[in-house]
Amino acid sequence: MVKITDVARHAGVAPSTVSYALSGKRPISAATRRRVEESIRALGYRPPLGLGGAGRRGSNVLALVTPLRAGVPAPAAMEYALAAVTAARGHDHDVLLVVREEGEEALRQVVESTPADALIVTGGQARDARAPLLSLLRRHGRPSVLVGSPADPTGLTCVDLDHGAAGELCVEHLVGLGHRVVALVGAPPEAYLRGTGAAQRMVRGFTATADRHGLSSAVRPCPASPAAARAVAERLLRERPALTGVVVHNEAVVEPLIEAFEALGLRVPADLSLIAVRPPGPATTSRSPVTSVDVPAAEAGAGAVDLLMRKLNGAHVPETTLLPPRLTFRTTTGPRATP
Amino acid sequence: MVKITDVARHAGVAPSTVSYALSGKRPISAATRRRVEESIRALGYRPPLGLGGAGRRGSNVLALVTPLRAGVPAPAAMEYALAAVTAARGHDHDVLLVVREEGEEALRQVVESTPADALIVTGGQARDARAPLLSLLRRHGRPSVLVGSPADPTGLTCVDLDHGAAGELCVEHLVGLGHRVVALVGAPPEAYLRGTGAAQRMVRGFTATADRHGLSSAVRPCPASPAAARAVAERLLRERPALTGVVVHNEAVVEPLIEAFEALGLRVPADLSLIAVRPPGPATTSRSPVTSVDVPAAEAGAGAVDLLMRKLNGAHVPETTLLPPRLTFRTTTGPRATP
DNA sequence: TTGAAAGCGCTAACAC
DNA sequence: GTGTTAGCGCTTTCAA
Repeated sequence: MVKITDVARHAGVAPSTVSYALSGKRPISAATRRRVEESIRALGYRPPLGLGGAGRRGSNVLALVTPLRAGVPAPAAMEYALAAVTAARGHDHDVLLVVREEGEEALRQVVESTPADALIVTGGQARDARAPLLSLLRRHGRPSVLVGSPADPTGLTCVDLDHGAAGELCVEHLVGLGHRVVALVGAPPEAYLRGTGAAQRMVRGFTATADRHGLSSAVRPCPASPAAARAVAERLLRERPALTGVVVHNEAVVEPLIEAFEALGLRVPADLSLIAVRPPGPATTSRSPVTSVDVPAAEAGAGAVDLLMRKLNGAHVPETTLLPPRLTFRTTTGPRATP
Repeated sequence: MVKITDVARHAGVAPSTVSYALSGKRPISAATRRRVEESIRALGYRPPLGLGGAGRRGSNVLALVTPLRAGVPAPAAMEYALAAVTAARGHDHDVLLVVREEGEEALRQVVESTPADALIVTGGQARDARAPLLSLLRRHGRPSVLVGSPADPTGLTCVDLDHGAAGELCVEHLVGLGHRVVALVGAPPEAYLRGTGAAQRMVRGFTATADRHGLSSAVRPCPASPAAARAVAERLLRERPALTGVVVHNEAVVEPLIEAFEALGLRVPADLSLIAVRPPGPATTSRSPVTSVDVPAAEAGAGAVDLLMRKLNGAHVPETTLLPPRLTFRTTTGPRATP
């Protein structure tokens, strides 16, 4: 394996000069730089990929950290990874997939000792488990980007779907189809206890747009279980018999909710239109073709890498980057049946 | 950041002792081990994740190397990655996604300088570009596993779908549906010029099984273009007007072939049954529900990691591991129409 | 603008 | 079974 000293000898300069030529951490005369570059090419030297090593250095590796619940990596994480890898390639970086159980200790280790230049952290589902990680990221020196919307983004850099705009988009879609009575089945109640965040922005976008169009609207938090979905569906229909449009902002209950409504005698989309807002993943392309606004994995992954690169270059980046929603019209929404 | 010398001091032992306690590369007395472990806990020392570093050490990182054509990571690679990450987690390893353009130089660098403990190499599509890489792997010290079937697996460790069994399975499926005249539309002609390999094994399995059942069978290589697909379809029908069962062993022409047959007036599956044998990926779960035998990504990824771990532990592993095929019955096969 | 030399944190020979 | 010590390849002082 050809090393930096080989290059130095070949170019007739000191090893440190090669090092600096490589890192750009101090000015090098054009002539020397050229000679060094030539030797590098001649010998085929390649800066050791992804090491941490002795003299802490750029490793050209981005860590994609995914906390997870059960031990099984979420497909959504892979969508981000795909996008991140593609984007990272363009900046001559590789991606280290770091998958860890949720919980402070395991993640602390990663954040502190990974050799990566920078970190992308995708959303841990359990909000409580995520809090310590966030404070870690805030404190820590290494550039990082969070995919998702924490309750308090201060001091962090975040990329996420613009949930407010998503709420608006969903309502506009329903309005366009003639619906006049709509409901939002939202995140579990806990999500609303915190400050700002995806859940709240969604509610605001949804409600404001419904009001603007003079719709009758309702918002119902919903725990992530089929039983809860059934309960919500029943109550909703009892209280709003004229309901024909539903937005589901809770990945776990999309299917259960559809089943619940159908069990209650409504056909989807003939009697009831339904839109899901959810993370990317195979579900997105799966058999059940639900009209949906998906968190745009490609944009999120690419955006995260982009922000990271800018941070690595010392640039200032916005605290929160919101990605515009896109609605994919599939088979669960349709025009309101004329009574 | 707390380092190994801190632990050593705190435990009252030499740094090397801590190192050895960590790596298990030499016996440590129970007492010392306990003290070291206590100090580690007390100080919160964490072995630097995934470094390559000075004194070449276990990095707890597996590199998943994916050569690619266009610069866009193949979804199939992500399927492998998902499986590999899951499996690697079980062995306390992370996965470094290394995506490079095909071609000797770029890959050589990776193989030689990546800090990973071991390598998983997924199939480069261009067989010519892959050859130099293979010889590199053979020579190189680091344990590696190739996902796919090279022409000559000598000296390598490979995991792949058992294409012979897949051919057999496809024919059995068609026979079960009553088909008597079948064809295999195979890989591009170049693939057959080499020695053994996926293409050949498929042909053998297909032909042998067809013969055993007394079917009329034909094998047609097919370049990877829609035009070629149309040409093959036409010729096939001209030469075998009674053809009702087709196995496609060429990812690129599955859809074109279906279209070609339909353009020739055959309905799928009413008049013609078609099975695809292909790599995993979104295509697998996509809108077009083609009956297929897919390379099992999960098994391949997990199997590769498993083999790697055994190699890392000094165990001897078989040169080639063939994964049993599984056929997913979807909408492109059906019973032969009774004339 | 560059070299020489002193580490970086860790591992692996080599002692005892 | 353990401590000593010499590196590993690279970065970063410090001097020039």
